[in-house]
Amino acid sequence: MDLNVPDTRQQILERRLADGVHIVAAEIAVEFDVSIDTARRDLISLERSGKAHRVRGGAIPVMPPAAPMQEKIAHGKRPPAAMIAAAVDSLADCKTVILDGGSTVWALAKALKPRAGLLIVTPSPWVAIACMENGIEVVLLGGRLSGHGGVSVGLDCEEQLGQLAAETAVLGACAMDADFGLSSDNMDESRVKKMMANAAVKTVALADRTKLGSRARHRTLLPTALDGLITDGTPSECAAFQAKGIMVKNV
Amino acid sequence: MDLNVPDTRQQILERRLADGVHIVAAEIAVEFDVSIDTARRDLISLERSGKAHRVRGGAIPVMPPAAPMQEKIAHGKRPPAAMIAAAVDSLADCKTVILDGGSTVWALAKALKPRAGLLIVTPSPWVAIACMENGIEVVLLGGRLSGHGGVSVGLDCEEQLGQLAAETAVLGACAMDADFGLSSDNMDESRVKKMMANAAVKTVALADRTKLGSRARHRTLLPTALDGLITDGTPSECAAFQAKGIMVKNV
DNA sequence: CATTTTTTTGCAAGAAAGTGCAGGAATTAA
DNA sequence: TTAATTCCTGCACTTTCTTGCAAAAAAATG
Repeated sequence: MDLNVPDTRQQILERRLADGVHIVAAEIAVEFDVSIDTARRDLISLERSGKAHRVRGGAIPVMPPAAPMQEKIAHGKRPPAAMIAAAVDSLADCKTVILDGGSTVWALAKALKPRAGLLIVTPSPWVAIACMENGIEVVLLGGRLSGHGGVSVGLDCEEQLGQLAAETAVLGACAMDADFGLSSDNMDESRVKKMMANAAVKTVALADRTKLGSRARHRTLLPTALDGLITDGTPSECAAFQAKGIMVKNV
Repeated sequence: MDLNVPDTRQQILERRLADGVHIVAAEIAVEFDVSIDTARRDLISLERSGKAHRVRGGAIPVMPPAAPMQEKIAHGKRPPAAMIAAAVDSLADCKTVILDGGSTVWALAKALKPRAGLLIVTPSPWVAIACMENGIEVVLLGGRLSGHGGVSVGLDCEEQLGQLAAETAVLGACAMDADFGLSSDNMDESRVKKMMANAAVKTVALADRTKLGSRARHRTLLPTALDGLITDGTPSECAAFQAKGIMVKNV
C-alpha cells in the first residue's frame, strides 16, 4: 500500500496541476481519505511552493510557463493518442530502445512510463528531455544539430550508433511509401536514421496518415528493412505495407 | 535468506525504489526482523546516497527526477539580466564557445544572438535547443544524461571534448569559493566540467551570488585554473577572487 | 587466540509533524 | 439580507522522528 502522507499526496496533486486539472478540496479529501482540513493544508502547501493557485473550493494550476520548445513542436499537429498508445504498448518488453527525433516520436517519448532497465537512446535533445522528465534513463547521441529536424547528425553521431545494440528502433518518417520505403527530407538525418535501423534488431516506423503514400527526397530505408509500422491510415493503405511483409499496427 | 546486514537490506530497498514502490518503515522492520529504528536508519542511509526521498512513515522513490533543471527553468528563477548581458558581451569575439549546462548558463544561451562563424558546443540538451531556436549553430555532446543536472556525462562525452579546441568555456557552478575553487554536486558532471575547461583556451565561470563562498562535494577546478568569473556578488567577495588572479566581472 | 576498535542495533525521552475538530470570520448565492 | 459554504485559527491528540546512550556483534589488530 502506498504511503498517504503530505509529500505523496502533494506529489500526485502537483502532477495533476501540471496537466491542467482543477482540484476540488472536498474531492481529494474523499479520494485520499483525509479530512477536508488536511486536504486544504495540502493545497496551502502547494500554493506556498508556487505550484498551485488556490481558489475557493480548491485550486487551479498556476499559469503554465509553457516550455518554448514544446510549444513549437506541439503547435502544429498533435499525433493521435491511440497511435501513440499503440507505440507505447509495442515497446512493453524492450530494454534498450532507440528513438528517432520528430514531433511524432517526441509525443511517444512523452507518453513513456519509467520502468526498471529501460534505456532510451536518441539523437534528439527534445526526446531526451521528455524521457528525462518521465524519469527514464537516457543516452543522448552527440553531433552537430541539424537545422531541419533538430537532431544530432554527423560522423560522431553515426559512429556512436555503430557501437551500440538495441532491441528496437522507432523511426519517425518524413514520408512513407509501400514501394519506395521510408524517406527523409534531409540527407544527414537520413543517414542517421539508417544507422539507427542498423543498430537495432527490430525497426519500427511511426507515421501518421499524412505521411503515408508520399515520398521525400532521400530514400532512407527500403520496405524490406522495416519490421513494423504503426499508423492511423486507411485499411487499403495498410494492406500495401502488409503485402511487403511489414507488420502493421493500425488504429 | 541472505545476511541481514545494512548493505543487503538497502540493496533490496533500492531495487524496490527503482520500481517505484513506496516503502513503509514499520513494514520493512517486520519483514527484515529489525527494530523500526534500524529500518529508519536504512532509509536515512538511502536518502544520503540520493536513492530515496524520506517522508513521514517511510520513503518514496526520488523518482520525481523533476530535473532540477526543468524545475528551475519552469519556476522562473531567472538569473539577473545584467549578469547575463555581461556574459554575452564577454563572448563578443569568440568563434567557438563551450557552454556548460545549468539554469544560469541556459539563460545565457537564450540571450545569445546569431553571428557568422559562431559555434556553440554543449553537453546540455536545453542549451542546445535554446541556441538552435536563436539560429546559432550547435554541436551537441553525447552521453548518458546525468539525472542531476540533465547534461551528457560519461566516457563518450569526455572523449568528444578531448578532441576539440575552443576559445572559451563558460561553466556554471554548483558552488564557488575563492580558496576551494569551482565545485559540483555530482562527480560525473564535475569530470565533464574539467574536460570542458581543458578543451578551451579561456575558462570563465558564471555564478550568481548565491553560489559564492560555498563548497560542493566535488572539487572541479582550482581557482588558478579559472581565467574569469562573471557574477553579481558583493565587492568584498569579488576581491577574494581577484586576489587569486581571476578576472572578475561584477554587475 | 585474546583484545581492541568499529559497526550495528535497540531503547527511551523529548521534539516535531500530521491530523481532526470546534468556533468564528469571510465569501458567495439566493 | 439571510443562509449556506468555505476558510482560517488555535488546540488537543496521535504518530513518527531525532538524539544520545549502552549493549551486542563483527571486524581488525597484535
